[in-house]
Amino acid sequence: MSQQRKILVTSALPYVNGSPHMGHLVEYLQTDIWVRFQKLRGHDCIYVCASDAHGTPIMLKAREMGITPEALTEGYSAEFANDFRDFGIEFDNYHTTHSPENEALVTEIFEALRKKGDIYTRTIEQAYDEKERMFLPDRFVRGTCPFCKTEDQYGDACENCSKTYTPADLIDPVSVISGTAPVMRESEHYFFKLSEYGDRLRAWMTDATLDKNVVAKLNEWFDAGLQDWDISRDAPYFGFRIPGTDDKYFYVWLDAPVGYMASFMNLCGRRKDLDFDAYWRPGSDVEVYHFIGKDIMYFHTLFWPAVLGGAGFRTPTSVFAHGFLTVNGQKMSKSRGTFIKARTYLDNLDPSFLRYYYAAKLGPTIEDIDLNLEDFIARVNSDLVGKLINIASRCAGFINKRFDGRLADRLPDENLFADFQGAADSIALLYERREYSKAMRSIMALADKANRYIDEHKPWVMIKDADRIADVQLVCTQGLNMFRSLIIYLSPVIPAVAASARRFLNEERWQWQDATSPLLAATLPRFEPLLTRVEPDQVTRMIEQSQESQPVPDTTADDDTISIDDFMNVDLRIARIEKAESVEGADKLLALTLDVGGSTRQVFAGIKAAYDPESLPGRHVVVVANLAPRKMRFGVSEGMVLAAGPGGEDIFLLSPDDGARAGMRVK
RNA sequence: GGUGAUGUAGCUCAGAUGGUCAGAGCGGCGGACUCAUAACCCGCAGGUCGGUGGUUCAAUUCCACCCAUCACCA
Repeated sequence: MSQQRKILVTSALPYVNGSPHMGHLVEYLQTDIWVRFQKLRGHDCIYVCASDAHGTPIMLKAREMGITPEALTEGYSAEFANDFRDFGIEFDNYHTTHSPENEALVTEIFEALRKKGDIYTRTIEQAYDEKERMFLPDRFVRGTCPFCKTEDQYGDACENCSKTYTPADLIDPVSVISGTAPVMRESEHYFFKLSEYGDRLRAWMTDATLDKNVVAKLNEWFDAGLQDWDISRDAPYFGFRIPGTDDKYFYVWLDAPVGYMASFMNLCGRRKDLDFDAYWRPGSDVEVYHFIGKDIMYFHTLFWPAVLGGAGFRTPTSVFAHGFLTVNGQKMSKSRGTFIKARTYLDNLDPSFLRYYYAAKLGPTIEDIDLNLEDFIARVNSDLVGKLINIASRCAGFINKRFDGRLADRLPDENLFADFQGAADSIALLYERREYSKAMRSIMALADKANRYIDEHKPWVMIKDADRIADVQLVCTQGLNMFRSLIIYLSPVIPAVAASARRFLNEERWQWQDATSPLLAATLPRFEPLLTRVEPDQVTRMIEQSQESQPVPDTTADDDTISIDDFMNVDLRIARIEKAESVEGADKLLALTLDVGGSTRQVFAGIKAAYDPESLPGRHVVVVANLAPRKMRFGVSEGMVLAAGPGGEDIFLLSPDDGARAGMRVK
């Protein structure tokens, strides 16, 4: 192997205003596989990431929920960290952009750019919400498209005719926050002189050996001409305040990529062998790679290298962009149940399956990949269990039972094993180039070869012939060694399965090159199944649990108990009844208007026979807050009020003790 | 609207500077086997390579236009 490389790898920072889902995982699994591969090859590879915690959407969501942005982002960050861990994504550090390291670095970069003359201010006009007293990003203004007249479109582009414009062009614009009409107001913004970085960016683009699609996109932007970049936002904003101002903040996209550096700096605080400057200053001998989605290429291939270079830092070695995830050929959809959260997957399926499936479909390009659930079941069962694990399973029995777990001291077919050894370099090259789908294909072709070998030598026939019993040990030793090489090649993709296999083979640790030298004369423990097949039911259940418009299916049929997680899926809240009125035409229903802490919603409850509407306002009840809204003849019911009793006049609403307030979670 | 990418057997995907380039895996069908997590092995697939024109002796592979899907437009 060539000499040891020093590599720093990042995945894009997840924006923590929601839970991680299957789409997120494409990127983190792609990156994790690459990092694990580099480590297996003996390289010094560090993988850092962080939560992207700033910006308007997070600020507003926190406000809506009545909590601080810090609390909001910490909650989601914990979810991301847990889900990443459970999918076997192994960061060397996971940090946040809302950190002292990041603030220090952003400030340093800003000051360096300003000193250099790359920062200036200019007054711009922007939509302003007078009621909320804040400037509105384009996405927070909606109105009628000035071109095709479609109503309720975003302030930057029309979803119907896909023309672009500014919020000022909209007919009857409305702030999505207050519902009032925004006005145009002037504000002073800070700009970064990106326009002066064209030559340096073109040079960087050549050095970085980017994917041809990325280059095409970059050229498109160069041809259009680089515009200076607006890097400030006005208060109120959740982010870092610009030094020397009272009400100006750094735009989230300025501080987000700096979060890569901040996370690494934070790691340096724990790992004294790491020197921040050796990684991030010009002349560094470290390779730095950013894995990103194709939607954020702009920020990583233009702004980011320019900002780094301008502020006196090294630029990334390269940027690797991937495509998006579709499920069953379509965009993920909550109503179809294909908007699958990472946690929902984990509740039903083994993460190794998804890791393998994504690897089997991923290449180095920005093409989208499809998670086809039928294909998923067939693929992982056939490849992983039927072909790969099966090799070990069919050989291990003989070795365990007939040879006391003892492998032979030689291979009967060195030539065949040479095929497996010889594949090491080509498979490694495929991993290096992120050609995972091709790597998986060549590994599975070898697995077919191994199964064919066992089929041809028929150990189950030989075992009945006293003269040929020794040959059975040889054939199975050959088989298990072929399995061993393959599982080493696959270990970046399915590390958990590989670890079990390694324990079965009684070895301490593996490096890539171990795949090329056979394991002989070793004693093995009893073989245990390394992976069990996916049952279609598991996938069905996962979809059902992801389907928002459907009630959660009754799983008590096969199991009387539920897990704490199942229970926590039910969002029970204290609600205060604001209003209760009879529903015309319905003899059992009352229409309740509930305050669930900051927001109100309408719920229909079948309690008319037991309660007088006049007596209800003011009292507190318990409501299922995350029940999918249900359209009824009289309107939409957005939840369910809990009550006990058989019905009719015998219905008893649940009430909390004094002190409970609307919006409190019940658990 | 502009720009880029994608569109190949039921499904997921390979493929070539234009001429054995019409392929693999899965599914399906037939057979064999019984060591193995009903796994594995052998055989069978006739899909106008999104559509329409054009260039050429020859195009799925080049060009133009059109349609569909995805992304970006700071």
